[in-house]
Amino acid sequence: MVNFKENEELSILNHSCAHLMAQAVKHLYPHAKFWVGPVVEEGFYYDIDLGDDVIRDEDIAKIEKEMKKCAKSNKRIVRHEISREEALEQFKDDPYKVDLISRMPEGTNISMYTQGDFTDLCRGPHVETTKLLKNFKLLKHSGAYWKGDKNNKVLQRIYGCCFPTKEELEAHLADLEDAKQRDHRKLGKEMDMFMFSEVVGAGLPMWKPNGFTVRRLLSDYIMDKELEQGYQHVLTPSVVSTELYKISGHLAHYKDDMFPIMERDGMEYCLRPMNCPEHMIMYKSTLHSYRDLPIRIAEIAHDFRFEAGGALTGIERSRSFTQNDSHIFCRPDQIADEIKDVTKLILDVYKDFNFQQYSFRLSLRDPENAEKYFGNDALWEKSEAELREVLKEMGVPFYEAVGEAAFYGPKIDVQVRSALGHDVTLSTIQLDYQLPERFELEYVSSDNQKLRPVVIHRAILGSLDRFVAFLMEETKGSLPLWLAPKQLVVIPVHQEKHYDYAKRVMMELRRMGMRVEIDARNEKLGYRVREAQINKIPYQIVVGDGEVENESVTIRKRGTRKTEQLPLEQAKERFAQEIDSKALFIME
RNA sequence: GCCGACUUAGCUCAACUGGUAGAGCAACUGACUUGUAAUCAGUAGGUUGUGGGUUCAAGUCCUAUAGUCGGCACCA
Repeated sequence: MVNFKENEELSILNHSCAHLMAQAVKHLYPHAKFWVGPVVEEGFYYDIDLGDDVIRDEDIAKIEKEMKKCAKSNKRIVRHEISREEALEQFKDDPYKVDLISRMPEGTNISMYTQGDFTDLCRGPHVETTKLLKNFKLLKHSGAYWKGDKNNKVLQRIYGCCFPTKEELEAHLADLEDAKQRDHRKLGKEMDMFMFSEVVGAGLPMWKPNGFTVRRLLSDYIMDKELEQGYQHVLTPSVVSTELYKISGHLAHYKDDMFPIMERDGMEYCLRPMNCPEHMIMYKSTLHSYRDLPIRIAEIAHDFRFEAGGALTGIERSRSFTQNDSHIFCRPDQIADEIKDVTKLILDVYKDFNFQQYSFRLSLRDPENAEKYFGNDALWEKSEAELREVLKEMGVPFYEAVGEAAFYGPKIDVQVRSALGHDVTLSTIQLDYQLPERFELEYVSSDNQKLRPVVIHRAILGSLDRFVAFLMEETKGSLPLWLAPKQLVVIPVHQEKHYDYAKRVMMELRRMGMRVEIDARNEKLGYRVREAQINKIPYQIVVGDGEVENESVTIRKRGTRKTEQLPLEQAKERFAQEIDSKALFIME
């Protein structure tokens, strides 16, 4: 997918196109006032105050038409400069411009760009003439809070993109269309993985047999990996007393994002939004020696968060989800090693799934908003430095993001991009000095002192829900053999004559743990093969006279037209090996 | 939650400016008895998301509500 922001030529072109759009909007809405029109990864947008007017779907076509007209007029785009004071005077009736100009240092000149009857404040640079802005498309529009603050006025935002040639534009639009085909919500329906129901409630996924199978396999997979690393798995309840979250401080922070509190016999309960506090309580239930640390408590934990309606996105963001969670209780001197091990585990898992596109983000607090965070400045600086140091030492490339920390500590997040371009967190490592303090956790040191451990929160697969969503999108629904909900279908050429043998093949494969079905429907062979292919079943086995005679099977891989006949025993070995190796089964 | 849009059969979609719903696939029944991406014929299936309203007449207009979609905000 094109990244407009990182390509200089496209960046200039798109920025100019944003101005062209603004010009067109000004023609159609003379009272329009403009905020900013930057180039972003997916193209450009402009935030516009239209007073009481709003942009509706049908207006987009009108604006596009006006843009074509403006482009055609072939006006030169001319730069000129005026002083800050002149600019303030000239734009004194435009609060948005005044806001922008006042934030420029005093004494600086302000650059302006003019094309025909339209002038806008801008740093530039721009293309020479509007004629070069022919191959554009307005993609979407929405409301957007001024300066991103929900207490501010909602401006009208219009997104678009522009290319030097028609061919490039069309190719890009085709790419966008392609991404829609990979949307996990579409694939989830086609693959019969999960469902939602208005009657059950928004954002509450129900996992169907296929989806549950994948989840089960993923849980087993990650728990096995964790066992190798010395984790211990536990199970704690999804309904707990709110007392826990009063102690942890989550209630004060996130009450509105939780399901409503329940009351019974004078006690308050809630559906847990996360399971950290329970793990704290579990740690606290025994006395720990410094020798016992680190203690790694892990849980495949079902949690509930009342996500805002507009945030719900299939199983990428839902109100009921299952975390691959763990809390590592360690001594301060063990932090670096533990974080390294978790990072290695993440990289190891990504390698198993062949994830290529991800980036590590060091999520820091926003010092401007210090009141949002627990703990003092020194502790924050220390823990941020600790995480940064580990990443540097390991040579893992990362970027830093201010304001992305949790309220109790900084994080290392691993970000991926979903099919529709959402930047989401898959894995996370969080360093926490706060919860141990609040829950008064202790361990006994070598000199018999009671000391406070540090907690590292971490999730590798993140939530199983989101992980499955991402996995489906990455594989376009063609899951590797070891994960495919239906691994194989046996198709008897004649549904009666070859049924017994087909059934025997199915039973033998099932006995070795494979998920196999038989398709002996009264349909032509071609029809049944087609259906298996469409359902992305990794292997089809066809058995007819020849196969019955010499105890063989004819196998065909998903996505190929090639067939291969081989002895049943040999086929079994091959499947076993492919499953065992967790081969990625990359196919063309 | 905010701005905009959408919601018609199990699925994917039709139905001009209002004139009481139609197709393909799937399902079911029957015929055919199949060698690697769709055999043929028939049958059944919808108070057009839900509740109000306007109208002689509403899938179509208004309104409320739910869900979904695109962004924004949020994301422990």
